[in-house]
Amino acid sequence: MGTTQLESVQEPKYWHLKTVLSEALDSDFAVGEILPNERELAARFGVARATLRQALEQLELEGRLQRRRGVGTTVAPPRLGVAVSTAQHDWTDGVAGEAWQAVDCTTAVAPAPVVAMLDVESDEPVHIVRRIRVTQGQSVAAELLYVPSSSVPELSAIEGPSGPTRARSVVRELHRLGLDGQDRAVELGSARADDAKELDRLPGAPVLVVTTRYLAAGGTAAVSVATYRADTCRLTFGASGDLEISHPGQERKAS
Amino acid sequence: MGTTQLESVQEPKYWHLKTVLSEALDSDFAVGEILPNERELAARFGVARATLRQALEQLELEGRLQRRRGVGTTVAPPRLGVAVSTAQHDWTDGVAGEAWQAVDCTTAVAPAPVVAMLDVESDEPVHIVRRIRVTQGQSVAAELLYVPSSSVPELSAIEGPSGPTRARSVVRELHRLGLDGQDRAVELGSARADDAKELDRLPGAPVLVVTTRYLAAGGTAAVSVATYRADTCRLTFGASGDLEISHPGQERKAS
DNA sequence: GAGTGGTCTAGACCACACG
DNA sequence: GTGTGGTCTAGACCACTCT
Repeated sequence: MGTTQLESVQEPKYWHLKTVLSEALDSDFAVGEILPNERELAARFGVARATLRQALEQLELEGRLQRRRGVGTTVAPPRLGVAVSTAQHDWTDGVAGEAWQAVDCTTAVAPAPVVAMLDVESDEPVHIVRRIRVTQGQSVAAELLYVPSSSVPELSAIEGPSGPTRARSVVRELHRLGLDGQDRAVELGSARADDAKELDRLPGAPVLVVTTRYLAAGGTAAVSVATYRADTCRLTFGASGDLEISHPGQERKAS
Repeated sequence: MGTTQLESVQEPKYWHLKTVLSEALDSDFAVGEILPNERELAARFGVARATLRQALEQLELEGRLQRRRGVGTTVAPPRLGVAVSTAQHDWTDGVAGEAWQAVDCTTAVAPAPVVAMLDVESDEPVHIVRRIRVTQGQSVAAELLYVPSSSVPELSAIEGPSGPTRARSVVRELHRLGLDGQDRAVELGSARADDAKELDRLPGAPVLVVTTRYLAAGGTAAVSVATYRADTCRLTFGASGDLEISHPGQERKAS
């Protein structure tokens, strides 16, 4: 073997590119600043646009960049810390603030995985409440809350079968029930078309799916499937407050 | 405008492809079964290989597929439920079982974000313990545990400054300290080269990064940064056991 | 060596935002 | 209209695994 390996383990171009760009972001750019467009960046680094895009995609996945069609690529602010396990999970509803905002309510059969967690027959319709979570002015999560009729027996039938008014009623009744606890699971997913629209992202965007099972009186009172924007959110759990774990310095240093 | 829009809102090909493939996976394939190779699939659907790959990437992200270079694409089993908030976070160490496995220990300065959470000077070296989490025979997570010297004052200096023996010592001392509680945060990231190797994935693979701050005596006793394979793991929190929230049927039905 | 997925190229056209 | 990112193509070559 006469050839000494000059580059012992040649890493992919896009990976190296990502590293270079990441360092440039740290040193030469402020939050909110817009980068040169993809065609120019590709030319500048001497790679095909597709390769450059592969690097940008990684950085966006890591929450370093934000890309918007027709606009450009900007340096993203540090991820928002979003509390997920605050004692009562915020049953309060409000147009502003840190709470969930009930949007709509329909009645339909839940999808199979949800039915498996609820104590209902597979063909029994349940209330499906749609909620949005807005934190610091940004839509960070879209939720579908599945509530069997049996969990909200007092629900008045006067209000129509759908709409935000009924949505709030269902949530209120569920809260009134008193909950014993909850199980949670977090996994990676991609935004469905409807969620993507609420979150102002393209379909397929990476999201953190938080599945919560609310327990009451020894059974499952409701199931929530909430999808959080994975690019902009950091889900926080535990006793301490929202901003306890946060990156140092540079809190919005864009001029 | 004479042209009636036949396809009102034409969705991207890769998105439609993903849907078609997803349904095919549900109906025509068993867990573990291998799919036709990418070139054939692309030809079969009449798209370029890159487009087909975009669909496969999405499905892999969602945990439906598993791809291995040189081998092929297989149907993935349902995601593994991995408990993250069991009372003591498993300080037990074992080669087998559901626990963390201490691999190594070095002493170095922690990266800036970690330093910000620890109560140490920015240039003060800390113990860095490397651990692997193996669940049901699979490596699901790689962790770096940062422990300031002040948190483990009883640590004997006899053992060398690195190696698995010292790693276990640090963990044992930390456990002996008694912990008051912990803060956690979950976010999306991409695997660094070293983590990727431990997790048997390529660098850049999507991971769930769990940052935990261990509290003791009013301060931060240690910080853990654990990266879980996002494709195969579902992180579970809460009182109930590991497998409480799980998809119905088909637990390993591959013949 | 044969076959697989992973990387990369150099184009083209499309959908969207903004002035 | 102009400029941006998003989608798509038809190739090529590389790294890896298995036999």
